[in-house]
Amino acid sequence: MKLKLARVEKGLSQQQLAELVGATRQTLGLIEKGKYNPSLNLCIKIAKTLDKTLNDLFWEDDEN
Amino acid sequence: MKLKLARVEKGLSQQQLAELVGATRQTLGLIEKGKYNPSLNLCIKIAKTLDKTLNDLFWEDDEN
DNA sequence: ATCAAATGTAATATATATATTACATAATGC
DNA sequence: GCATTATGTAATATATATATTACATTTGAT
Repeated sequence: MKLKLARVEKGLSQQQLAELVGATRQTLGLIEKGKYNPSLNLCIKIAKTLDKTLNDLFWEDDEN
Repeated sequence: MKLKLARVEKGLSQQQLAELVGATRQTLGLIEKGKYNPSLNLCIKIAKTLDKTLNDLFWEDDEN
């Protein structure tokens, strides 16, 4: 998943990113694993914190 | 909001778009009004149905 | 091999997105 | 004018994202 790559590129742990976006480590971990369906606001906070856009992290060009 | 513009450009009512994405008219109406925080999956379905991307509909370049 | 940090994961609780039903108003065509 | 379609909105119910707490496993450095 692109999220994990962007996070480690920034040198952040799940814990650190979670704190920066106001979520928990567990939530971040599950989102990275694709195990849940985060809210738009959380996606936006994550993207801004990692200096990415929604499309960068959460959009797949291919599939239909 | 950009969502409403994209929807009317496609000639769809809230009801029609809601059916296409598997949601209700009320949900679509509230999202258009910015009154709730939709899930990523719903945002993706909406974007694909309207031939747009996440950034097109849900990303603001400015703010910070 | 040991220690600490990072991550996985499970149980339960809480907040909130979303559905359902219903009624009201606005807009548009006839 | 009337009928119909689109939209706003409220009450309640349900599903699920997210938090909390806790313990296990992995990874990396020393």
